[in-house]
Amino acid sequence: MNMKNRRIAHLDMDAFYASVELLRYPELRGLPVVIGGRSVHQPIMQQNGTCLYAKLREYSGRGVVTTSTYEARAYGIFSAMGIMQAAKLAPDAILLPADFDTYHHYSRLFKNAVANIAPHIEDRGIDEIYIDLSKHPDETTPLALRIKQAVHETTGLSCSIGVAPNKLLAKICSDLEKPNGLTILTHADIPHRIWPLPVHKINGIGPKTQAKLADLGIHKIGELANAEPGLLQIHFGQRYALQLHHAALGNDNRPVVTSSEPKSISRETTFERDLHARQDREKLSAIFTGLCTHIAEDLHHKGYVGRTIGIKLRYEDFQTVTRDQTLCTPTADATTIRKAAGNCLRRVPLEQKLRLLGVRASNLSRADELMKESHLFQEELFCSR
DNA sequence: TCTGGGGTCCTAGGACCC
DNA sequence: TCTGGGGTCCTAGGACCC
Repeated sequence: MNMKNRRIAHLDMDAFYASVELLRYPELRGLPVVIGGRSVHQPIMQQNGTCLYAKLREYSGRGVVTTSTYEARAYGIFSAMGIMQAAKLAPDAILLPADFDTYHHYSRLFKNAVANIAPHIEDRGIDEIYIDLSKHPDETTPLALRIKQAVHETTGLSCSIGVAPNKLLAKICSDLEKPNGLTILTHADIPHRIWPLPVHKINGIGPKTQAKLADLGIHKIGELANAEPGLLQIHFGQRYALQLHHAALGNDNRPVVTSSEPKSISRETTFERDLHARQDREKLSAIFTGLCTHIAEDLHHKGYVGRTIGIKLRYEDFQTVTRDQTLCTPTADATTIRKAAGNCLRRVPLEQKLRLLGVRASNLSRADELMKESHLFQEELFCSR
């Protein structure tokens, strides 16, 4: 495939979780609504048939905003913001708890709808996909409109699509005319449509890189495109500097990857209040064992075994540490995971209170394929554990 | 009253082997 | 006997994404 002639679409559902909730509670349409929080704040059905919704001002605790409607975003409320902070901006905004089972259901619906039209799809999480349209016989604009329509008919939800010669540009341009947008971009459009944008619009440039670039006087993608390659190399290393420069020029030859295997499976929890390894020993121990049991269930359910077991701790000052241990034999067994995770826990300082505890299995292999591999027998002979 | 949960990828140092 | 080079695996941390 000639890289120059690719047609890559990025499809992003508009305010996905919030929009799914509006299907369920249509009377909330047009209001600032926030999805998130940890405690239960389900709407309560009243005698007269109307719903009583929780408001941001009534919330207390450690939750963050998962998504918000565009009306809530107008107040400056965005994903990952603390709910308490959001409550200051819009105390009367409606707060709904996240319902991931339902979101996953709608995720499957919209992906199936797209696949019926254009099956070359890369999954990028619950609410977005890349689609390689290069070999599709239809013209780009009618094709993209057909996809949008199919998504809407199947789910009742709107999405935004960007079509460009590569994934990087497609991702940027799906965001340009949100919500319910369709943006088609060619290389010729890069100077006037891409270069004026701030550098963080490039997927992979986060807050840290953005700040470092700002220190160098680089704020816009066009400035990054014109930056002295030597200057970038000094501050970002050879590899990353080159990547940044290529991205700013709109070059990207990554393929659309239609299938992949998971690399790790993890569970973690932030406590309602900070806990201490000694004073709250029993409580912590129960949570720890629960996490290990969850991991074992997840592994069984998905058909994987993990050879590396790790833990993650977050102290009250938000410092985060990890420890891991690689076993001789991969496992999906709760007791084995608990034992390995316990070993990891012993290698970490526990003077400070904890706010988060997590367990991870990585180094995964498929449980069924593992059965066939006899050489693991031999390894066991040489391993002490 | 800051800061969730589930992931991926990259870097870098040390152990160990040939 | 003062010092190589390549390769793999393991571990820890950090940036980033949805």
